[in-house]
Amino acid sequence: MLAIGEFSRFTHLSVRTLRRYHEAGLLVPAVVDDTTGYRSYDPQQIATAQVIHRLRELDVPLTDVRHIVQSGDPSARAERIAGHLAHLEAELDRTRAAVTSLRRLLEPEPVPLDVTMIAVPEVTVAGIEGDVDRADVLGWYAGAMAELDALVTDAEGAPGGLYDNSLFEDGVGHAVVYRPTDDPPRAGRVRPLTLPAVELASTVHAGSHDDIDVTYGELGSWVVANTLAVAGPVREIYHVGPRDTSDEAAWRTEIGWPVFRVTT
Amino acid sequence: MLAIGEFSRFTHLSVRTLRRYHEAGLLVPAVVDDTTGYRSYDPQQIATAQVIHRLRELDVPLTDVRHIVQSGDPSARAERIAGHLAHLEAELDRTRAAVTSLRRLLEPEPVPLDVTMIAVPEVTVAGIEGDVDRADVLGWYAGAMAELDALVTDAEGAPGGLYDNSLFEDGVGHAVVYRPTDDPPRAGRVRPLTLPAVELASTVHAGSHDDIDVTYGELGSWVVANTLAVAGPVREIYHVGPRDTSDEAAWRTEIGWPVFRVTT
DNA sequence: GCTGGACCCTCCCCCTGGGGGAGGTCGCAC
DNA sequence: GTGCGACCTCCCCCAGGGGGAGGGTCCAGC
Repeated sequence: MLAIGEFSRFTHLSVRTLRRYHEAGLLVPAVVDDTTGYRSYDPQQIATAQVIHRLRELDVPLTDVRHIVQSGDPSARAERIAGHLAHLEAELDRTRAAVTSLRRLLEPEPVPLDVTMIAVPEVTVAGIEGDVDRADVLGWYAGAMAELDALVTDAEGAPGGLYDNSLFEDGVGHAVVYRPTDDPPRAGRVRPLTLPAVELASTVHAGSHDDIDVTYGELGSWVVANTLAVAGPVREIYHVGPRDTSDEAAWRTEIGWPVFRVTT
Repeated sequence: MLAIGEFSRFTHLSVRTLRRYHEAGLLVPAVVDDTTGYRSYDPQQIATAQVIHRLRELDVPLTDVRHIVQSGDPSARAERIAGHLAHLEAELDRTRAAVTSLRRLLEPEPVPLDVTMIAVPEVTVAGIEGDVDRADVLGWYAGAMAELDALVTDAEGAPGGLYDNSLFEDGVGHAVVYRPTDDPPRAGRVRPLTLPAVELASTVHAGSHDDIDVTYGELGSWVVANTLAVAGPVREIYHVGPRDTSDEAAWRTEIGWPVFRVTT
């Protein structure tokens, strides 16, 4: 049996942290003295403590760590861990995107934005809609687009998407992904959808989506500078995307923000 | 001028967060109405807000973000950002190490540890000592070893280090790096040091240091299982290390924990 | 003019995963 | 017995937000 201090030495976890893990039910000492409250650990628990330490270094939340170390079944445990590693992978992508984006933001000579106003008529398309979380939007988009591609064989023109503003503000909101077609099917999640006529402030973002937020910001500046205001979900049209080429530099994404003139 | 809600739409920062950034002096609205307290933002501030957003995605602390966006000099700003990118790089290394280590911890059949007891006599060496932070220990080690290499030309045997237990417990502690030699110089930070005679529980860790903590844990288990207790700073001897080969798999690090028998 | 709803304000408490420190008890060697 | 280190609980602190209460402001429609 090991006192908490010794256990701390072997696991490289601070005494405080060990007490916290006990409290959280994460790593319960083998013996707790009823009268003194002294904690004693079994040397076998060192391995568990180290697993916990590693998972925490990977920023796995304590509750998830508890689930992992308490799941006796090794295969279930492996699955949970794989999930977190996937999450880590996504995090890495985010980091990469942030760096790309930051680099463009700090460019000494920003490329001037080419914005045009387009009046888009009402149109009926084959689409999938749903309420998604900002974190899941990429996965949701991929799944929805795959389903669309399978069911819409006579698509005319590039696919697109509509994203509610609340998706960006609150982190959750309504989203639509669609393909234009004369004869929208009604199968699976796919439905015929009517997109209303709007006036769009439209620009084209070139390259990977890592720094698309920068283009959004510039478009926003343009909209304000031209005494316009935003009125509805933003529209994206994927003229050239991952479905067309893996060369990210060749991607072309049209961003259209529905606007109306303010009379101030 | 934009109300906070509109500004939020363009920057993808929540209204709450914008207010917090105002409070923190990070992103002060262009105009604040005296009577109503309403915040108004200049469209030009969208770019700044986006830089902040990106930096936060890279987990740059708010105070550092403030320094970056407030430093007018672009080169000073670039330097600060470069520092944070280096930090990010280090973070990535930590993540990689944690994954490696986790994989070994979850191996179904752990490799049995080969531990031997060694009585080490007192020895005088050329060493550098200092109090270091756990986060800085790698950098400190590299610098100290470079200085040692420059000043100790007649070293006999592999270099080593001594690390205080408090380094692991409290995150800060005493550390020593040394090279054995008959004639220790006294120059720069290098001093002759006398390492006391100890009884070591010793094992050899093979491969990169990413998962060296696992070996530490196993050694700890062995020590306890053999009714021993730890008495002093741990010793490492770098038989084969980065100075010898860049093939991490070939590295050999001896870990020796000073122990004494407990009579329980 | 008045009213409703959207938008904005401040203030307070909550979360996670820790650290610092006070004040008291336990165990053991001298 | 006395000292000292290790241990205990309890409370406050940090960053960087979110949730929600309670109340003021703006503007369009009637």
